[in-house]
Amino acid sequence: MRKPCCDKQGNNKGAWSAQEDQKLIDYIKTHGEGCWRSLPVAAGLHRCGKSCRLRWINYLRPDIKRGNFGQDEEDLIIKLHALLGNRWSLIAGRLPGRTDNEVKNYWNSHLKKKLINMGIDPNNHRLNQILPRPQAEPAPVLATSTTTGSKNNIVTASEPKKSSNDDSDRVSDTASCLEDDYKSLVTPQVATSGSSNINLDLTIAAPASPGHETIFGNKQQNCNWGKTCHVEIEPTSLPTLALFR
DNA sequence: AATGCCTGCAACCGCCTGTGC
DNA sequence: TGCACAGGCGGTTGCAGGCAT
Repeated sequence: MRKPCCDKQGNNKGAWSAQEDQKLIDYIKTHGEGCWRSLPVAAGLHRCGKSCRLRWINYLRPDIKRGNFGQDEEDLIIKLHALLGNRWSLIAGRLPGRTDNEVKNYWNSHLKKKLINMGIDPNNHRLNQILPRPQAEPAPVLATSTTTGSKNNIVTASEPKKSSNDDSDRVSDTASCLEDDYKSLVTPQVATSGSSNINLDLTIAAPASPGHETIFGNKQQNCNWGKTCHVEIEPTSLPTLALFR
C-alpha cells in the first residue's frame, strides 16, 4: 500500500487564501524553492508540499504571464502538441511565462474545440475524414459525457479509451509524419511564430547524440524524454497535418 | 428574478522518475 | 542492487461565475 504523499490530517485543501499565498511567497523569497515537503511546516502553512509547489509554480511565480494566449502562442501549442502529444510541461517550456497547467487547460477548453470546429481531430491533428452519419452509428462525435455530465470531455469515434500505461498515446502518431514541421520548429527562421519571445529551441526534445535516432520511424525508438516510445506509421496512408500545410 | 446548465480554471490525485543511501 | 523519499507530470475533479431559459 502506497503511503500518501503527505499527512492529510489537519491540512487545508481547496482554494488558497491571500494569507497563505503571502506566507508562501515570503518563504520562497527568503529561502528559495525546494524541499517542498518540509516547506509547509517551515512556512507555517497547513498544506502539503505538493500543494505548495503547485500553487507557486502555477500561480505565484513572479515570471508567470497571465492573460489570454496570443495567436502565435496558440499556433505554437498546436504544433508542439502535434509533435509531442500531451507533454504539457515540454510544451509549456517553449512558452515563456506559461505553465503546463495553463497550457493544458487552454488546450482542453479552447484549442481542442477550435480544431474540432475546423474538422481536425485534436488527437492526431489529421483532418476528420469520417463524418458522423445521422443514424447509422451511436453518436460518433461530440458525445458529451461522463459522470459529471458537464465537462468538456469530447469523445470521438476515433478516440479509443487510452491506457495510461500505453506510452504510444503520449506521442501523437502524427509525430511520425512531422519531420518537416519539426524542422520548421527547430529552425527559428522558418517558424511561423512572429514572437521573438518564444523559444523554439527543441534541443531538449531532440538531442543530437550519436545513439539518437530520429523519432520519425516505424518501430520502437529511444525517445529523448527518457522513455521508450512506439511510433507507428501507417504504411498505406501517411497522414497529413492540415494545419501545417 | 430565479433556476439550471455550461465553461474555464485552480487544485487535487496518483503514478512515474531521479537520487541518495 | 534494492529501497525510500522527494519532486515532477499528466489526468481528473470540483467550484465559481457567466449565460440561457
